[in-house]
Amino acid sequence: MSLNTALISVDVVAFRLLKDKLHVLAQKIQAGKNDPQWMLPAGKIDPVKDQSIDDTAYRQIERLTSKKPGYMEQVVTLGDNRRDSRGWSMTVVYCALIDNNDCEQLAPGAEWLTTEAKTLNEQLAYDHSRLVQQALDRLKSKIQYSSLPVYLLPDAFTLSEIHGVFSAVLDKAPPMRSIRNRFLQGDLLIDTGKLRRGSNRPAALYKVNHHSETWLFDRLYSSTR
Amino acid sequence: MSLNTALISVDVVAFRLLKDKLHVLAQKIQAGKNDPQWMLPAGKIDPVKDQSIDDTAYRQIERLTSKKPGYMEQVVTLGDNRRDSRGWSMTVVYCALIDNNDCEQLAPGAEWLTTEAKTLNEQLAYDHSRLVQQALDRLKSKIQYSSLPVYLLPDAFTLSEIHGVFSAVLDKAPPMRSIRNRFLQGDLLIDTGKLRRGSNRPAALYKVNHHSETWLFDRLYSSTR
DNA sequence: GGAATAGTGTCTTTCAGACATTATTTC
DNA sequence: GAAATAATGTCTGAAAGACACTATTCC
Repeated sequence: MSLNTALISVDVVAFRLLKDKLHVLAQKIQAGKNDPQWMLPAGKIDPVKDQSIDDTAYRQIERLTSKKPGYMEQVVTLGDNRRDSRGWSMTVVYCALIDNNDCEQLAPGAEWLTTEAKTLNEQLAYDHSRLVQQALDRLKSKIQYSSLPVYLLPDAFTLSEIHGVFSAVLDKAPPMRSIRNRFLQGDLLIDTGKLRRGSNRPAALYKVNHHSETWLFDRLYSSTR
Repeated sequence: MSLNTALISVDVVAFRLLKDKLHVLAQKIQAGKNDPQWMLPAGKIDPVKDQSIDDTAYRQIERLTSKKPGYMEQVVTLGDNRRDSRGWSMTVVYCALIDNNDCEQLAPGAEWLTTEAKTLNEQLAYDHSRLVQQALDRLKSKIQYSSLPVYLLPDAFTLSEIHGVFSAVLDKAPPMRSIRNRFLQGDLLIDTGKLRRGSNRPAALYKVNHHSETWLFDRLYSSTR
């Protein structure tokens, strides 16, 4: 068997917050069974449509949702002769973050699965729960020294919502004092001047300064380890 | 054209220190020309020999040198329809670090090229100088918050030699005080009790505590940015 | 006023960095 | 003793974290 017959796919782990919980985009696999099985958005490179592997990844997301990821990065490329019974196979795994505005159109069969359910393992086919784990590990790590949290929030958000992202992803969060100091430094955020009102003191609404790219800080939070 | 005809290779950027300068492992391309051309250790996955892509990468290094990398990680997977005139092609790029003990047997045609030469661009064929740049970017970044420097040193080394690794890789280095404090904390290093002598006060020789895995610190050096 | 959440003040801790000082070797 | 490099002492600064305190809204 030569390498050219290898099966190469691009698999995307797209994260989104729904009801303060982290979810993953998945697609129902048609089957006659009762328990539905799910798979990540995945597919092959289309040499005609895709100029690069990133294009392939974007295309997989587009197939399932009208939303575009505000952030996407390659996590790893896996390849071995065990993942697929037909022989050697390869997967380029991406991690994508999708903002939390409303206005989403899901394709038929597409759904956001909560990452919290212990059943996620059984819900996902192939080795896809392992891919989710790897993307999640990356997210958990990178969230601690970058501006990634903002990509999971709506266009305008409060500092408390950043705190909420940490809670959803890590199950714990740094103190608000530290989040404030970090995210209000530099040109990272812009104060919209608007307020979010509730039955309490209103919170300032910020938006991302798209002038400045994904921000990398030079320290980790240590309270979240 | 279908994806199965894509050309997939595994390319390794292996770094090593020689005479206090950073070098990259390369292989001479046979050609009738005068100026020799070089390429990175690269090759295709062998479905029989390789259980995983990592195996393929290790095999490329073994072809050129008797030394095994003390550290290796995937950098990125590149794929597009521009790199190779024959159409879509894909490369999984690895970064490897090789210790600085002596005892090396190089295969015929293999050589360590200095990364400092401005001619490296012209010496390397295909898009390999771009791959070196990406691996080097990763190394420059990760060196600042991890124990990676020790993988470029011999089995026993002094703290000054760690300083030297920073100079070789970044062209600048954090103060010795900071290096000492960082690398002598925890179980990272073991004092061998031996000394390196010169025409001055001898320096303590340390070795890596292989009990502890690659160490990740929670701060960057900022003097080196 | 009370409940609730937003936001500030300030002190402590940790670690990088600056820089002076001391230590140990060879010559 | 001089030169050279190794190692320590100690102070400063930046940012995280703890925690008390104040602010602003709705009811």
